[in-house]
Amino acid sequence: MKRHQVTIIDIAKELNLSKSTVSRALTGHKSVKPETRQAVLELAEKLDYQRNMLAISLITKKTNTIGIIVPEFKSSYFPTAIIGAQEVASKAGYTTVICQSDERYETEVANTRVMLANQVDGVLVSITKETLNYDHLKIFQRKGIPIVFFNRVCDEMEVPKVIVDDYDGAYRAVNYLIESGRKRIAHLAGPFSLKISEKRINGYKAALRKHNVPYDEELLISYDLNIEKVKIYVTHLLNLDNPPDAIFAVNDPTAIETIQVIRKRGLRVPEDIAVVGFSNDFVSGLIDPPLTTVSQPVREIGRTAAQLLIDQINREVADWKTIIKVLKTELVVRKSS
Amino acid sequence: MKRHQVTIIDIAKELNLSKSTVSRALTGHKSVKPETRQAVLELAEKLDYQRNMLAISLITKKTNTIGIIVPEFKSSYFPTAIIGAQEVASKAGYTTVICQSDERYETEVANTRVMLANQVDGVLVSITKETLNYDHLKIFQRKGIPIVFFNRVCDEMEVPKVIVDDYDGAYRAVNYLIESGRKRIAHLAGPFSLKISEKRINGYKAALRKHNVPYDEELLISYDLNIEKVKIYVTHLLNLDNPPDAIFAVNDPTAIETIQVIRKRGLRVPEDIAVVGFSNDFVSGLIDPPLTTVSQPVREIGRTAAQLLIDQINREVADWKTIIKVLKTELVVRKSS
DNA sequence: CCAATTTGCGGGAATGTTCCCACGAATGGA
DNA sequence: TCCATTCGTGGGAACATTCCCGCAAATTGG
Repeated sequence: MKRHQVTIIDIAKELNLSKSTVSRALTGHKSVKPETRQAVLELAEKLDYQRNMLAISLITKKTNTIGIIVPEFKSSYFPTAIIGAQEVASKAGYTTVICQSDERYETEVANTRVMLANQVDGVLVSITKETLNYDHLKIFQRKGIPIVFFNRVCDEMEVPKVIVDDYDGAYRAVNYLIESGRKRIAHLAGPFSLKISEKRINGYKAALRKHNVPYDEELLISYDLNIEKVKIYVTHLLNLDNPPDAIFAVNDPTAIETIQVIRKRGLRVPEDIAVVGFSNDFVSGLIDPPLTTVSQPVREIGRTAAQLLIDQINREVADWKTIIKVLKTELVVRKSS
Repeated sequence: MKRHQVTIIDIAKELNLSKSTVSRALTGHKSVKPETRQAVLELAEKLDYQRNMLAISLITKKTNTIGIIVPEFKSSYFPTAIIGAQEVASKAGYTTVICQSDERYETEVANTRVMLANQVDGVLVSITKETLNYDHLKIFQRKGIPIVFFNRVCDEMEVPKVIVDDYDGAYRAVNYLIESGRKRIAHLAGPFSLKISEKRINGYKAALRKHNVPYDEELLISYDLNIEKVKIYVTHLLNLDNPPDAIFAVNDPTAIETIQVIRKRGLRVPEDIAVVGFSNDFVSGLIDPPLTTVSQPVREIGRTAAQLLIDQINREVADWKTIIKVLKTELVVRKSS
């Protein structure tokens, strides 16, 4: 048991220098004689010196840490986005503190407190489906801590956002279904509280309009993303007098569950009913039948959001308030349609 | 723009007290008059005072942060384990710093440096499939930073470990296959570098032995978990003169991919070939056919590991060196067998 | 050769908190 | 009434580092 972290003072004493000089040598300041710097560097290496970030952060008021708050870890979506974000963050010298809110507002509020306690230099946020009040997030703004939303954004805050073109993705999916001969297309949508649900619904409606397919509100169901409920809604759709011949689901897990329900009813996918998802989760290509879905550049979303955040931290962007990055989606046609 | 974090000195001045007293009042020390404490607490609340953890950590040499290093985020396994770990960590007042090493040794080494720079109080580690040298992890031991392994453990380090009974899980899976009439059971195993592969292989062999089924080394294939290669190996198995009638896969993604390959060959699962996986990933019940698999208490693994780590940090365990928690698995029989 | 600039380094304050020591007042027992 | 204890508080060091200021020596220019 030794436990005396070696400090710059230890190095200074050993070399008969002052801590100031050692500090300068280590941080690469110019005004220090090359030989001196060399000696310091060598001794630091030899003593296995580790700079104490706590002390540095205390002075500089920068922790080189960014926080990431995501609603869940169940699908591969957020883990993938996080990988992307970490990629650019670590390249820029930042570590990440990750919190998941379990789709609960209360947990999200608690998570913001964790971020404040950790004095993060900025936060990446994707809100829960429950979040309707944004006071806890506005605290960051008040404290001057940069914030960037991705995927699940908050429209009433003027901060950068990274999203995909949900409208366009939905439009193209539905358009494709119509062009491949489907006549009655249902949409199992997400909750209205989420902007992405709304946009996908609008894309769905627009595609119908384009082809003069009348919009039947019986075929639009908005639900709370609780996967267990899919069974109820799909069963309901199948029991309609005039049931759909295609279902466009708000995300892949919903689509996968939809397929199961359809099959349990003895119907075939895609022969009787086509199913299309959204997001292209890791597993969507592996299931049977492989799922037709709208693919998002998830990792890229994480990367973009992190880059935006770091630029903001470094004050490299002028009018960041208005920045909204909209990434492109891509329709991946597989066997389920 | 104000940017002067309110400190205990601000509170002290306002109330004509010394910072010492304010500090005592806030930390709940007994020797401070109730009225004084009350006044401090109220003003702190009013000024939205936030204690500066950096300064505290600098003195106490505790950051109340634990690090988690996992090899990947692709399957639902590690995200789930992390949720479990965070659960108990946050309850104990710890925040978590998460790193994923992308199954690469180099990244894992870099991640350990991140942990050291962050002065974590302890680390939870699951190694990559490439990791053969453990020097970077032994640094933690040398510095007196507690470490707990889970899932992918390092046998040559004497630290607590949390694993499932891989041997038993594999044994029961194969035993079940034999008892349901399968005669030639192949095992698509993980790399020998991972202890879990070895144990599952041993369980596989033991089950064969018990039923006097001769072990045919043609039917045991160890691969590097690169999912693209599954196709090669399964095709190879199917092309054997005496092909298997069941395949026990080292994990669920492998099993799922195996099913796809079998079907592309025009064979049926489970009629022609049964397939069993390991881990019971989130999607395994959703695919077609639903996968028979050995389920692990993943979240519980995370919880247990975190608890073990925190106990160790708090010196609440005496002989932690020898602690190895072995959690039980459970065979989940579905339609793929 | 002297003044002016540059070079290299040391001293000390500052960052926000905890913790030890001490000090005065109040309270207690004898 | 006097000494001893307790109570509530203040002062200051410590934690590891940065950064500003200043100072001496060395170098430069005329």
